[in-house]
Amino acid sequence: MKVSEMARLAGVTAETVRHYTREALLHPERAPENGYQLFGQADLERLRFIKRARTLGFSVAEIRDILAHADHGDSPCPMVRDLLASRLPEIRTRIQELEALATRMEEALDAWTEIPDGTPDGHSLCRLIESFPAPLTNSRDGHKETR
Amino acid sequence: MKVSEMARLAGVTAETVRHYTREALLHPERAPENGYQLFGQADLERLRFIKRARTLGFSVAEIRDILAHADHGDSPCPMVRDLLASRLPEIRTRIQELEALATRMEEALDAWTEIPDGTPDGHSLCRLIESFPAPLTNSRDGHKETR
DNA sequence: CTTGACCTATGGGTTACCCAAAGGTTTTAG
DNA sequence: CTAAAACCTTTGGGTAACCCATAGGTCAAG
Repeated sequence: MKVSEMARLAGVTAETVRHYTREALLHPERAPENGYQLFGQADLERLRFIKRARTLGFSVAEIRDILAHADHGDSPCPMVRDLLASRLPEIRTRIQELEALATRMEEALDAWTEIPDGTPDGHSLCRLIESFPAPLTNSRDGHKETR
Repeated sequence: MKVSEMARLAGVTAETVRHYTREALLHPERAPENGYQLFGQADLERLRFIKRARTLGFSVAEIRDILAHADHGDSPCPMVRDLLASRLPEIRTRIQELEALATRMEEALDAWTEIPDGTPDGHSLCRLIESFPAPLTNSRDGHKETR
């Protein structure tokens, strides 16, 4: 099958399939005639695996490593477990941050009824943002969240 | 004050201050002698405002618009309220997704005790990922989440 | 045989910064 | 006073995971 069919069957875009191929997660054959990428059933399952792994929070680079191990005959399971275990607290932290964010936003919207709209006192930009506590320490995290 | 002092007082990096200046969120004076950027107290408050707004989930572009309105004498409050109201459900959705993700990861780690580690049956890449339900529909969102 | 639907590769855009390099300035210590 | 440390400048490239536009080749159908 060709790129678009792969994409359709796995529920991703054709561009994503090409992207994964460029990133060496997929290794399609090439039709010698026209240079088209040709995928088999195994590739489709591989793509579905990739999609599940992405949903689980793995980066493309990590999945490439996992697949490389598996292709090499090694069990990637210990690696996967370690990655899972190290990601989990980060995700929990991220959830906490987002919940705090949502709460702050809701408080802001609720408080709006008490503050009239057209109160541009020239210097005060927007009370509703200004009244939020400034985060005193800036939590730099040195790690990127996916998606 | 110069860049580094601004950054220190607001709790961001000097690079971030330069970034905001490049993005026209800050408009420092220039010392004609050496070309250094000079910020005043108002700039510091502006930077703190930016930081709070970022924490609230606004993008740099949005904050630029908000500040432009305010600089123009308009009240940015209605704009801020609308942005807040439209972001909120997205954030709630994102929280749901992350919680589902965390739950799946915990299930995976729990289930591990029942699946022996070294079971590379050649074709099955990693049971723990493969056994996860494939997301049937791919929810393309057309909107980027910050951070 | 000409659409229209598909394929290819290349290169640029997105977001919010971070980092390195090369070179000028200012402060500080000896 | 001077040399080194510490800061400043701009430029340009990198990050993650794609998306999109362009230009041009290919293929199935009417």
